[in-house]
Amino acid sequence: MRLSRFFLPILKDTPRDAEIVSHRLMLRAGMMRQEAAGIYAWLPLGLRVLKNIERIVREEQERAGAIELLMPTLQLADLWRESGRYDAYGPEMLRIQDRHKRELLYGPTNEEMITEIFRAYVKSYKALPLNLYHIQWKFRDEQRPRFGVMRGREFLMKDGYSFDIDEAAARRAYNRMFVAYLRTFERMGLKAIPMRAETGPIGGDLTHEFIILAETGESAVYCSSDVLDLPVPGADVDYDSDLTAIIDQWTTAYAATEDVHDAARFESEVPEAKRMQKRGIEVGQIFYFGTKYSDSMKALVAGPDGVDVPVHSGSYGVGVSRLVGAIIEASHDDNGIIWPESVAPFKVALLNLKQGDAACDAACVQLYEALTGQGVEVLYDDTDQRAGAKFATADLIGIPWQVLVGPKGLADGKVELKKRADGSRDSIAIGDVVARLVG
RNA sequence: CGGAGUGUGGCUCAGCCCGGUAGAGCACUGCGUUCGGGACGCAGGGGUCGCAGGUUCGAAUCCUGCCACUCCGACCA
Repeated sequence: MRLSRFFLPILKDTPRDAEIVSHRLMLRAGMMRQEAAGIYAWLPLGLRVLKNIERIVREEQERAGAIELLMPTLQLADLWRESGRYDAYGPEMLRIQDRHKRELLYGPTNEEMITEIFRAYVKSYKALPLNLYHIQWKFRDEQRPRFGVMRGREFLMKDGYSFDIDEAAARRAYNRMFVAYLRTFERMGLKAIPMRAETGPIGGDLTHEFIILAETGESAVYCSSDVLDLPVPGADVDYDSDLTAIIDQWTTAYAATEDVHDAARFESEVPEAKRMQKRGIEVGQIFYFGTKYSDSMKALVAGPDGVDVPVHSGSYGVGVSRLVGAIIEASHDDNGIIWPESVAPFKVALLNLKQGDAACDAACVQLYEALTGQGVEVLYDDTDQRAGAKFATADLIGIPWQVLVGPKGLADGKVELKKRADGSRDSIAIGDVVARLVG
C-alpha cells in the first residue's frame, strides 16, 4: 500500500476526550473514530489490526475443533422470553421494534439463539461433541462506556458454545477452549492469565477469566507470580487427548479476580514475595453452565439408551475489538504503538527519505515490488513529507519493521533496517532486504 | 444511576469573570525555498461559538431548560 493512496488520518494533538494510552494512540494513529459514546467507526488501519486478531482467534478455534457460523445481530424478543432473560437482562439490552411492532433486540450474547439452532437439528448424542462459534458485533448499552474500544457499547466478540452429552464431556470441551485461549492470546504477544471468576448473570459453576495485567485494567486481580512463567501449549497440542494435566498446571497457582478473591487463602497459599495484587483487562472468559439453557429451552438429545436428556453446555468469549486496545496497553512507548508482528497492520514501513530523488524513488519502488511480490505487507511512505515526519508516523502506527531509504546509504547500495520494538538499526545491502524480511 | 467537568473551524485551545458581532497553533489550498528525526516564507479557504428559549439597542460572553461527550464511583456475558 502506498501511503499517498491510503486513508490514514494521523493526529498530532491528542484528542481531549481520550484518557488512557490505547485510546489516545488509536485516535492519533487514525485507527478509529468515535461516533457516539462507546460506538466507533473502524478506519482502514484499525480494521487491518482487527482482522488480524480475528484471524488468529479463528485459526485457534478451528484447531481446537470449533466450527464457525454466523448468527444475526438482531434477535427476536420471544426467544429470550423462553430462557427468562428478556426481563432479567435489564436496560443494558437494546430493545428495538420493527414496522410490524414486533419486539427485537440487538444481541448482547447468543446463548438463546445458538440453543435454538442446536435443538432444531441435533437429536442424538452421536452428533456430539459440538462446538459452534461466531465472530459478530454485539451491543450492550453500558451505563458508562469508557476507555475507547476497551469498554464500548458496540463491540466485536468471538462467542462460542459447546454441546455435550454429560458433564464429564462438557468439561473436556471446557478444557479444549481453555487451551485454545492460552494459545490465542500468546500468539498476539500477550501474557493472559486464566483466573477464577464470578459467573455473573450468564450462570454456571465453572469459569475462568483470561486477564492481561495492565495498570489501566478495570478489575483488581490477585495472583501468584508463578503463573507468569507457565508454558503455553504449542501448535501441535493434541486436542483429542486428555488435557487435564495442562489445566491443572495452569490452575494450581493462585489466580483470582476481585469478585472471588479469598484474602486468607491468598496469604496462606502464596509466599509474600510472590503475591501479586494488580489490575487487569479481561480479554476472554469461559463458562461451563451445564443445562441452564437446555433445560429452559428444551434442547434435548437422545443418549445411547434412547432417553432424551438436556445437553450440557458452555460458552466461550473473546473480546476481539477490546483486544486491539489491550494489545496497545501492553505494547507501546512514548513514540507510539509497537505491534507484535502477528497483528500488525503492515509488517514493513518503507520510508522514502527523499521523495523526488530519482535514485531513492527507484530503489523504493524496487523494494516495494520485491516485498509485496513475496507477500509481505508493506506500507510505502511515498509522500513528500520530511523525513522526520515519516519517522514519527511510522513509529506512531507501530509497524514492526522500517526500511529507511535515503541518498546517504544508497550511495553505498545500502538501506537501513530498523526494528520498531527496540529501535535497533542495521545498515544492509538493498539486495538483502527481501531475504531479511521474508520468513 | 450518584458525583465532578467539558461543549468555540478537521485537531488542540484562547476569548466568557467585566456583553459591542470570533482568534491562535496544527491541519488544508496555491506559489517559492527547503529536504536523513514532526521545515520556512508569502498568499488563501474554512466556524449556525452544542440546541432552544429569555434578558438586552446588542449575547460565544449573562439567565433558564435541554442535549451530547469525558472523568470518578456504583454497575458490567
